[in-house]
Amino acid sequence: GTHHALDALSQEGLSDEPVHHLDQTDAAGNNVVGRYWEAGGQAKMKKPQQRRRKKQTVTSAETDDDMNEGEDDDDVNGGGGGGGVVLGIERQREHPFIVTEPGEVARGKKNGLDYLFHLYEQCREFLVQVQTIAKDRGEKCPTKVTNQVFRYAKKSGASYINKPKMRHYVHCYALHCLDEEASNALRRAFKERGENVGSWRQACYKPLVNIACHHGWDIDAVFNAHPRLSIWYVPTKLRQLCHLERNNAVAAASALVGNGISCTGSSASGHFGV
Amino acid sequence: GTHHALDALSQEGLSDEPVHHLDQTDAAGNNVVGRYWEAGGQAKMKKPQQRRRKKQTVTSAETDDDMNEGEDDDDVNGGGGGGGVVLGIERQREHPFIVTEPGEVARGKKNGLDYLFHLYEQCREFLVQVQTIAKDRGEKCPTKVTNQVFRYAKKSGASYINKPKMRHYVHCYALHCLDEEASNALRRAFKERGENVGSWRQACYKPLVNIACHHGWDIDAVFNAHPRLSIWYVPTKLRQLCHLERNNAVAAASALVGNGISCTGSSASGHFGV
DNA sequence: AGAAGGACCAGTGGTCCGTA
DNA sequence: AGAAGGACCAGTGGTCCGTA
Repeated sequence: GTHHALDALSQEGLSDEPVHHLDQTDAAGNNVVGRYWEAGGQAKMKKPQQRRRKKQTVTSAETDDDMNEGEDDDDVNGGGGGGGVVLGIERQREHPFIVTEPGEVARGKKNGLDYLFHLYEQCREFLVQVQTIAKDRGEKCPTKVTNQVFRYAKKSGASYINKPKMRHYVHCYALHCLDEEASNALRRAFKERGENVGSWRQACYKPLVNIACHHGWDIDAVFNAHPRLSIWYVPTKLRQLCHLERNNAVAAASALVGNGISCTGSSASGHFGV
Repeated sequence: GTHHALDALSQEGLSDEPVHHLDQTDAAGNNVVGRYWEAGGQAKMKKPQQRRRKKQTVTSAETDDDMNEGEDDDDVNGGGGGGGVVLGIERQREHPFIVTEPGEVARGKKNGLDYLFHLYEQCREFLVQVQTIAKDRGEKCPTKVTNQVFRYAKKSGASYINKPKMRHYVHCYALHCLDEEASNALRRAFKERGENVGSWRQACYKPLVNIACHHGWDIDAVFNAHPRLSIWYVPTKLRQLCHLERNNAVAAASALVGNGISCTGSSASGHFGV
């Protein structure tokens, strides 16, 4: 059987065929060939992180269709029953994100925000593949990035994609899609101030609430109107913030009869613990 | 507290305010006022079926908002601790459906197909109510008849609506929506032949597969294009049948190069055990 | 036998919290 | 401390099968 792609380096990226290609692995399953995240088009050898794994996912009798078969992931490498190099070693976590400007490459053991947004594009490509397969088989066709898509991404070797991470930053990606200028400005401002990723992430909510205000507070409609964003579930907290702000706007409008509603979004942004 | 509507008679129907009104109940919780299913506009007193219940759902402290509170259904009638009339009696099942012509009232302990289709309209109204509440609260808004909608229907007193039943006949309702003439003709033919509901139900698949053929075999698109049908999930078996027929059509087309594909739907309708 | 529906089950959306 | 993600959980879609 052919060797299955275990996963791809987190630095892999913008080059041609950005997803679903199989990386070459050595006998121990280590990723020895990778495409590195590059901002300006020049490949730099950066952090080919030693990856440790709990389990080997190299299996025999691998089919070219990995949507419906059972779990092979518990198989141990057929070659060596208990090699210390293979067993008992965990897969390393992805490097944490840092706030980077558009086009900026993260230095050290970090990942930048262009890379974060690229993960969303990769998920979209995995969804398209799942949709193609589903249509071909006459099965239910997902319209969103579902558990099935995350599972497919993992089986395709993109082990660096996972649901909690993608859900965590959806609204940041939403701002990037809906108002790239505003998103870029926010990134530059927060980088300049030396803010961490968490506070940048929090700051992404407010401009989105303003956008929702300009669309009658219908954040679902805002998401659905954008082709790359419509495949993502609206995050609960963003939905709640829009609802709170709408209520504030309604209250303000009824207190000040005849006043236009402004969409300036200055009132209750901090009430919800964003 | 006000008494909660326990459920409505299955014969209740086409009159004004067809759903979500509270029926009056006597001390034992029996439905004593009902609206009866009427075909021609004249109310006939028909089968005010004695209903037996396992549990009383009459509760005190009932709110006017029954979407998120806990289950009150296990409460026993506060009045009498163990009245034999109330305890230990099951709710009677709905009368089975029989094949009726359009406009025909079912006789005896039976329900007709107009009534069946009316249940789908009621579900749509319950969905609309759930959507209104969700939007008002800024929560996720269902686009389909989900478990939440069935739960809401039950809490609103429509205990005769349940998921297995509605899912079972969805494709029959689909034919009624998409080609009422064909649906009516099928009903008349199967009634004339004295067929039971099960065989009528089976026969509803084929004309739907033909409709899908005329729309590029995209049964999801067919459902979604119809406003009353789009809120229902495409049944698995209908989806599978369309897929099989499409494959047959493709095979026939490649065997007979240059031949137009006909959508006559005569080939494999019996292969799948419909 | 034909049919209604309670109740179960595998896989979902959502995110917490033990981990590094 | 800030952050990544395995793993859990309540409620879902789907329908079987014990019931009448």
